Amino acid sequence: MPARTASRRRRTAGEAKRLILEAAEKRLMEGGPEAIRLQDVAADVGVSHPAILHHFGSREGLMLALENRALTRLRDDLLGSADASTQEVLDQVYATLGDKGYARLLNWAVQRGLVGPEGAAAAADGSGEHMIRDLADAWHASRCEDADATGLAAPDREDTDFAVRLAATAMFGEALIGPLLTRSAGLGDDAQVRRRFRRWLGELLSD
Amino acid sequence: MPARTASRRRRTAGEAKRLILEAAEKRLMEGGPEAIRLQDVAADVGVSHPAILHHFGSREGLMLALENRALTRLRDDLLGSADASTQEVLDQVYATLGDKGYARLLNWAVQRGLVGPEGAAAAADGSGEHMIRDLADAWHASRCEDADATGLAAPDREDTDFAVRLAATAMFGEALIGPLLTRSAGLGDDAQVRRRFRRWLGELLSD
DNA sequence: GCAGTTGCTGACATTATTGTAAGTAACGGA
DNA sequence: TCCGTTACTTACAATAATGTCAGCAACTGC
Repeated sequence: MPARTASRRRRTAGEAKRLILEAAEKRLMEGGPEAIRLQDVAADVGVSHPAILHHFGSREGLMLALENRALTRLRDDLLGSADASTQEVLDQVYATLGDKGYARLLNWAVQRGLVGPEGAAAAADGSGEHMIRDLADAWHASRCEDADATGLAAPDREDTDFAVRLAATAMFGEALIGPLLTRSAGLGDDAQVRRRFRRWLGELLSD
Repeated sequence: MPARTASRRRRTAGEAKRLILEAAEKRLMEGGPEAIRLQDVAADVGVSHPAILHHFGSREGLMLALENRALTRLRDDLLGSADASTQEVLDQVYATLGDKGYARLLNWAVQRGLVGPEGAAAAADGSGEHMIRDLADAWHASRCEDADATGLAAPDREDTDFAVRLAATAMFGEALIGPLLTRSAGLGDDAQVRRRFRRWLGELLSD
């Protein structure tokens, strides 16, 4: 029996979903999947927990929507810097993966299996399926141009593929265990070490 | 009232703990922390779930013991190959992190915060605290020798540090999102791509 | 103003999971 | 062979999480 006659907020379905997903994403990035409890997420948004079930059907439905959203945003963030210099791309990828916490999100999605070898199409719309290839294509073209202009031999395609792969794995690893490595190497933590490392890697990748 | 007069197995405390930790570790590597449920782990071992509480006090106690064990074993595995060639070290690190599933374990431990910037000493006995530095020391010495023998200039210390860091992050990233990258790059999955990549990285790191 | 749609709530049902208590049986030492 | 210790069990308590249901209220079109 609700004595509550006070005003009751009503959002559009889309708006409500967005708010819920944002709150859930924040919790996921900070505390892992275990931190996504319907009660808590609902409290963050300021609704009751059945409201989430109303919009997403079940907790698993929320997780799926979350995964879609995360992968879509990750793709958009990464492809937004496709035509920059090597160094800029590294910094951008690192910023996206590290600072924004997407590395954890990506890792979570991968381990859930939906982005793995078989289930890639299950999440998002599949348009990001060959994201890495697109990146490699763009970069390879740029490298070939550079080589042409300076009269050097054109780089091997596999070399570019592997360079992209190295950048991706390294920035991903940096985001997840960077601080641990700095500490374990006995260096003064700081973002400085990591920035110098990115510079160093950028030069290395530019051969 | 137990009608069960059948034989009742009794292990030593150490043996029981070991079995429980092994089962929990397996679950952790395959399904993440959520997959560690006392009932399930107990069933794997063939005991009742209060037996786990008897040995570890609480679920959190089990998690802590698990973390200690994982970090200790990881350290032992990695340091076992400290004096091999660059290529061998890469393969070994990759095998440990990837095939044995320690990347997930390490990532889990890091995200729990006990291995992070502040709490490193909380897990294990701290003897692995400067593991990366030890590795870098050994490798730097080896590089200096090589340079000496071939008459080249001695490599910069920071260069070695960063090379170690690159190997660590890259192999860690490979273990976690390697299959995704292969697929997203449009390459035929297989361990072959990854092995060639490791070869390529090995040569790159040997300058 | 009226009615239908639907975002949303409160109370409840269900179930899963950790933790407790008391007792049993296996082993080791005397 | 008895005795103490302790690994381990069954039964139960307590809590916390997801999910269900009936109804309310905010907006829409008429």
